[in-house]
Amino acid sequence: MASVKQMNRKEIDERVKTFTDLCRTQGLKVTHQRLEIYQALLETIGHPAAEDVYHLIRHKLPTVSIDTVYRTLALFEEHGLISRVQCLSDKGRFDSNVEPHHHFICVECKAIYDFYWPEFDRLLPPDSIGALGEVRVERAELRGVCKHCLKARTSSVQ
Amino acid sequence: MASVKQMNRKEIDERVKTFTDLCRTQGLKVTHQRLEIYQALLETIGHPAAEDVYHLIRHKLPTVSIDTVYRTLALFEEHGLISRVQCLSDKGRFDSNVEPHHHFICVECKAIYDFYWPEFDRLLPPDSIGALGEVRVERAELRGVCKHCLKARTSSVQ
DNA sequence: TTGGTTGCAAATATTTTGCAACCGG
DNA sequence: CCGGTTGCAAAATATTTGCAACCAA
Repeated sequence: MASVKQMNRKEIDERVKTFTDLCRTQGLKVTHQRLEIYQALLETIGHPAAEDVYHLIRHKLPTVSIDTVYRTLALFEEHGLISRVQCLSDKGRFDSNVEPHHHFICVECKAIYDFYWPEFDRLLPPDSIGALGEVRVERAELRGVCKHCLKARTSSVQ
Repeated sequence: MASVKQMNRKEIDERVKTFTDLCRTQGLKVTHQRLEIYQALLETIGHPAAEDVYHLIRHKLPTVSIDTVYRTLALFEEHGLISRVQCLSDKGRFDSNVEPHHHFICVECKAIYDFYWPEFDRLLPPDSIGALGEVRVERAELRGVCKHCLKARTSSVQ
């Protein structure tokens, strides 16, 4: 995975400062490990996996452990300091529908519903994509709460 | 995860027949396990995980093993008989960008690039979504080959 | 018959957790 | 000092693989 710088030193220092302030505000201790992990994310495009971050910071923190990286990334995400890309939970999910379609994902029960969206299909990718690469597949992913879970909600506590 | 029927018996039988023919055409043996696994996918909306399929078919095939389910689903996918939803590989991936944005994913190096797409953001979900649930987040996911990998290609074999 | 397929068990990969030592505020 | 944080090791979860027995064609 590409590991190119996405911002200059000044911008990075600025965001690290903001990050430090946010940690203090939220009662999170600002440790060496956390600073390095956050900086590794700032300095890398391509969305590194936990393992990637682990290797990136071992230059500066040779004794850091992989579970600290996992715990720290999860903590940052809970506090809205970073974002995580992951379909759902962790498992692969399968579908008998092999036609092009889009997905509506229920954030509560994790069900994935197929739907069609001709207006989206007619849309052209933005010009900015040209700088990134060649597009082959375009898909929309909507997230929300499915009918089933909405009903379960009103019929219980409220 | 919801496990509601998505088509009637007649439609299912029809698709199982097509599936059987496709298997024969492609030199795949039509075993009980494969038929049950395929039918389980047809009969379930919400995109079941391998484990879900395993439990669904154990009623009819009590001795089936989970690794057969994994192997069979992978085989079906390779042959274009079903589709798999999975971000990439398997790992969680992280990003310091917490603003709303979209993703361009390189199918070769698996890098995820952020981009912005105001035209998409202005689009309203299709009416058909109303029958599924309430939408909270809308995201586009484009897949293709990134500049870096395109360059690597031309500079090697060709 | 026979090569593709299955079931079992063990291995791998990813992520999580219990716990004592540690250190930031 | 003290409670949140870390590192270690072991556990938990998801998925893959080697291999002998099996069965669809």
